[in-house]
Amino acid sequence: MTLDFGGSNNTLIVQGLTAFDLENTVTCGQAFRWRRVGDSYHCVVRGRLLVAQSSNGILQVSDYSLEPVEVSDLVDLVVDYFCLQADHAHTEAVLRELDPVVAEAIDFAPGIRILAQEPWECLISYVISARNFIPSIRSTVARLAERFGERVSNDEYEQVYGMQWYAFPTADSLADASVRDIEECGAAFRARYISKLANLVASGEVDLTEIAWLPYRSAKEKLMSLYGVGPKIAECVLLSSMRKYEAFPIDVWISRVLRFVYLRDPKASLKQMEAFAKSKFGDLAGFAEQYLFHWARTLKGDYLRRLDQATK
DNA sequence: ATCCAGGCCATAA
DNA sequence: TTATGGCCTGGA
Repeated sequence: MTLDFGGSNNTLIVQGLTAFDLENTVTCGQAFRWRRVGDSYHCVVRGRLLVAQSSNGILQVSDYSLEPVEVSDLVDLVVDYFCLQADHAHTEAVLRELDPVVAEAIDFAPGIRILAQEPWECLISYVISARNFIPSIRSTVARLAERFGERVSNDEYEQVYGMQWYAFPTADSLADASVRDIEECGAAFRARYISKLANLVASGEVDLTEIAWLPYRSAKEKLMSLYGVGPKIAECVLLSSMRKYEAFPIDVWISRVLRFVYLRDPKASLKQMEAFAKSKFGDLAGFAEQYLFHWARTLKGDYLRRLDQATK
């Protein structure tokens, strides 16, 4: 696959993309900060404010950060974050071949890339996701950023769009915050988890970059040893920020898909579901999960929820 | 209104 | 090792 890079100043244009859908990728639920503005999507990615739009295999990204960007850095950031160098068309083809249900999910919303998010932001965002729902998660992340993050939007952006953006707060800044402060951003009972994690990371006792280097199994154990991080959140962090594509987060939606569509056993255990996913999808489990999750929640939501109700 | 959600932790068997 | 109850709060 060959990509063409063009653009100037603060703007990058990538051409020749296949199996890439910006909208599906940023709205499928893997990231919590992307915001639609007109026909573009805005987000702070690794401390830089990006405005992205895409159609017909072309992706255009502009940087509106306070600190001006070098075009070569923008290229690196965009390629790495969106995983543009991956042969995702091949991944989709293999998955379609592997299983008809996943094939249906891919047809429903193709071109979902697994974003390479920052481990720290990813960890805290998913801790917030526990026993919560997406609009609230988004709101809490935004409030934490506004209160504890550094401002990143430049004057041009603020004049054009009439709003400001703040970076996701560092571990240091959240370690300085009180549990009460974090609660007030809407984190509620998860605030003590966040506070503890912030202190561990800020002190260097826990190094997420180091964990990311570990192989899947030991990285998962390490993450699960953290207070407030169970199997589901660990898998999410491994998949969304540590490039462990064999990870398969089992949340309520995936659980419904596995129990009612695949296993046809309403009370299949977590272990059974994990074993099934591993044997069925192997190294591509994370990609399958992403497609199935989005499909289950948006297209099959009512149906699956009803089935779940009926078996309780 | 009031009900409950992208889990996790603490107990109990 | 597996099964329950409780948790805060803002959106639906």
